Amino acid sequence: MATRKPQKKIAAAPTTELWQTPDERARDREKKRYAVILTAARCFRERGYHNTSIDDVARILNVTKPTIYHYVENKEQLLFECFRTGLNQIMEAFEEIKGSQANALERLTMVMRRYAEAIASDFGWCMVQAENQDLSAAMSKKVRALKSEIDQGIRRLIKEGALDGSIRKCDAKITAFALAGAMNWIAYWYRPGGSLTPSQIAERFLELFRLGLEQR
Amino acid sequence: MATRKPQKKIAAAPTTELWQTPDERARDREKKRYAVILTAARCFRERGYHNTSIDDVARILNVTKPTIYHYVENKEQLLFECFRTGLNQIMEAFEEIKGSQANALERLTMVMRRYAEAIASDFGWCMVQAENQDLSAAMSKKVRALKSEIDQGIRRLIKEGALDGSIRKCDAKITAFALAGAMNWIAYWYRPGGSLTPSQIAERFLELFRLGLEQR
DNA sequence: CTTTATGGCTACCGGCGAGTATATCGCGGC
DNA sequence: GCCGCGATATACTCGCCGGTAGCCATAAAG
Repeated sequence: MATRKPQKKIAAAPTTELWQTPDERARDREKKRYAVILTAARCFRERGYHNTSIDDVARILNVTKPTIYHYVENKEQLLFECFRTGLNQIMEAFEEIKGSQANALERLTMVMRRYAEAIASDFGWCMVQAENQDLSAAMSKKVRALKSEIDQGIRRLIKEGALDGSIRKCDAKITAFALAGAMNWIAYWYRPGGSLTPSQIAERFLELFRLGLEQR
Repeated sequence: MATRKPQKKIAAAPTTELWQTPDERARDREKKRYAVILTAARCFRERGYHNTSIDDVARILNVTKPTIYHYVENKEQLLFECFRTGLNQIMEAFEEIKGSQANALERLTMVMRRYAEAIASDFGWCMVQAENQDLSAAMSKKVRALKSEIDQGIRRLIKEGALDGSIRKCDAKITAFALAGAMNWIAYWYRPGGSLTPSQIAERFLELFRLGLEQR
């Protein structure tokens, strides 16, 4: 069997960007797909789902409608992807605190900070809006399941707080609703460039929830 | 001048319902108009604004599309009326506490109870949803103005609380946002027949806001 | 008895927008 | 050098739905 001479590693010529390896191409596609989703999310947030046509999204990206359909199956899928992208950010927040030694109240605060950032992001509107209408039964079910996971995560933190003594004993369900409501509502009033960053908003909210309104 | 003989009051014959006085007719029209608005509100809440056609609303009322247009100018107007109807309920709550001797925290609680009821009503969805999109610039402006009134009302109560000592000194703006967010979010999860009435939900929320999360 | 107003209907228009059939162009693999 | 495929474009279809024109029935008004 003829063995090939050992070859020296040769530095890539400056033409590298002109030809792409298969996985470069794949990454490229993924980037474009993301651009589609991000652009859609911005449109949805600004004008709403129904007031945004696929043509609108395409125009912003300087392409035409069929190109969009090359990256997503249909409009509903597009909304779902926006939703999922945003939600993942919150999921990650829960991952991050997994190993933390901090008490439950502190961990809740960390999660809420990330939560606020996600809600204030371009995907925030979709996260809050999706499921309610506009989604097929199957999709809606998926979305509800994902949202429920978040909800359960928050409730768990509240219950853990009751155990480790960092949080007053209270109804986890209703408390989680109040907390999530305050947070989700950010999507309706927050605009980038305001006086507070999303993280700061979460900070203030949590301070309020911690200390309560009552004078003492 | 020939004076007519004094006439005995004659009991209305059972045919009374067959002929209507002008103001009976007017009231009738008003009732029908309200039915249109209420039905629309229910549709919007269930399926969303864009997934509800005027034909849908008409069908439920056993009439046809042009009949709907006999009571409202157009679809946008219909959404606006739904919004206004719901909002009025909250406005009334502020009226009610005008003469109250209770301290600010108690007054805030009263308003929030009514607020929760309004949000949980058929009009809740429209109140929360309207303005954001789907409304012309002019309408949107009106809606924003009305919403702002509510917001200012809440902030005022919070500030008054800081003065009369019933509420801890805190940022009225951010506190009002948190409060309104928790409340508005009810529209997304509340369904009639749950274990808590809207008023009870408000009660629990306020308890949470009053006492805070922190163990002490 | 006629007139007019009111409330409703049938039947239509027109536009928008989701989604598609089909062509093109260029690159990478055989 | 040709084939195939990925990416994009042009140019459509088609259904839905907001809104309207115009007719009809009933009943109050004169």
